[in-house]
Amino acid sequence: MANFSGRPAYLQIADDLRSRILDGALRGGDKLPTEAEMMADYGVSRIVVRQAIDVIRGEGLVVSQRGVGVFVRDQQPRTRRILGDLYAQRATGSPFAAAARASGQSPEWEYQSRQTTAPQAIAERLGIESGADVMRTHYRFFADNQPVMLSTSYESLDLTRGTPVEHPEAGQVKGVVARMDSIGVHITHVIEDVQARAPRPYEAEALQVPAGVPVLYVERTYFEGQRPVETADIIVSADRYTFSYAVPIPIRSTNR
Amino acid sequence: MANFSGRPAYLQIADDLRSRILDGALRGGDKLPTEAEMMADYGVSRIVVRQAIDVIRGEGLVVSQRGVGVFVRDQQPRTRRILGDLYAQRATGSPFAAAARASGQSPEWEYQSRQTTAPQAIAERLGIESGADVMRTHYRFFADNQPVMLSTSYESLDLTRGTPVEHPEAGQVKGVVARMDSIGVHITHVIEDVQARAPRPYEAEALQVPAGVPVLYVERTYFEGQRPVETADIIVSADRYTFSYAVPIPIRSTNR
DNA sequence: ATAAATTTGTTCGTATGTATA
DNA sequence: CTATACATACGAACAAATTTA
Repeated sequence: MANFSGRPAYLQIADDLRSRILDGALRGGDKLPTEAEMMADYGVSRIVVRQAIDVIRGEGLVVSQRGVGVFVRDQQPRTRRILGDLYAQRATGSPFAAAARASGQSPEWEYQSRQTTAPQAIAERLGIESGADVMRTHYRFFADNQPVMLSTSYESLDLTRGTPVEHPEAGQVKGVVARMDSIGVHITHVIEDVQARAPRPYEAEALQVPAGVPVLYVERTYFEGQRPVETADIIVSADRYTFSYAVPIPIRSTNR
Repeated sequence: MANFSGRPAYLQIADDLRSRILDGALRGGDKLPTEAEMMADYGVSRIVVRQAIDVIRGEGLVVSQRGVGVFVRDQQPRTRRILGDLYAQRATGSPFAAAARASGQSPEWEYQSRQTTAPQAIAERLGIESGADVMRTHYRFFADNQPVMLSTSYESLDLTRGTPVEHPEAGQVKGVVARMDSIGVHITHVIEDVQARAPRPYEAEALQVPAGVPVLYVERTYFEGQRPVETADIIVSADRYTFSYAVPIPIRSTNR
């Protein structure tokens, strides 16, 4: 490969492939040239071609299939999970199920509850002492039989002990808001802290996150006034979800 | 390296390094063994060691410095950008500046406005005809003289033409809510669609996103009732920001 | 149903370049 | 200036998965 600039060959090839993808010359599902073809086209060794592919795979633009080829990833439609639906009645189901059904998927889930003690970070979020008793529930959510969301929920047992909802999801299935309503705890608002990062290996495995795709990581806490009621960590593959928030803007009382 | 399982050597080494980092045996800022040391330690060739490092660098766990070594990335505190601050007065400044100041940073920004026509996607978000006149403004936001947020904002010129706020940010600096207030458009709510993905090269360059770190990508639209008023694309490095949303839960009127 | 060809994945060796201490 | 350490790049071989003959 004629190397006029000082830029490494593998980056120039990555640039070329990337622009062909982003410009639309290569579309979702299209097959890239084979490594052998690119070696000839660009006049470089195999290691350079593979490094170039590594780069754009790390950007989530292509996926490799051993024995077959490298393909442009096509944008699947994202499930839109909406919080703060305007004009909505009080939520009675889980936000997950609503989002899945709105996307024409059939939602299902597994869960596993266990009483344990609150780690430092969770205790702070729930406003309780570190080490206090909590109910921890791991959820795995499925859409069309594919796992799409992982969640770990914590509730202080001071709140639910001895009530019909001490064990989440026991009996009928409803969301946190409705469950808490049923024991006289009336949730007023929810705070979600949204972050993104590369998946941990078990997350990539569990959620089938393709290489180069990050996860959305959400810390959610439900409140009754100033008092935290439930908190959860939520993880989804970023190429499957859009998290949508509708937030009211308060009306200014004075016109300074 | 003794390879009992069928798992490739570079993945086993990556697993080992990853667990040493996540377990805390290697902490932020610590230097990994050199490639030569790892070749001896694990009994593999250099290419295997480098592939292992490539893996954990792609996960955002380490950064390489040529001529120096490979170091564990340390978690810098994230700026928390809050939307829906409860008990807040009507916003008069930009959410960006508020978040920066709350983190003890000094916010600044550059912008460039230009009249253009609405592309398809923007027209849909603004509820106008594709090709209609819009004012487009590119922003680059800085905290402590480092670029930390990119934004592209669109407003329909049908709304602002001939008003004092036709050019965003001309004159005094205030947020969209206050600007629109001043021409009698009273924003009622904002919708933010949050996604994450690997950065484009120019984004990684502009925002100094380290390898293995995704970006948060937000489509924000301000509304006056049902009518969209302004929409913007917002991009930040995911290792610098937490986006926080406080969403009220409506009170159920009927107890079915 | 088998064998051969194709294609990507893993791993070795070697050499040279570039940035830092 | 020299040694160290990571970056780029050549060639070669075999493995594993898939497709084709």
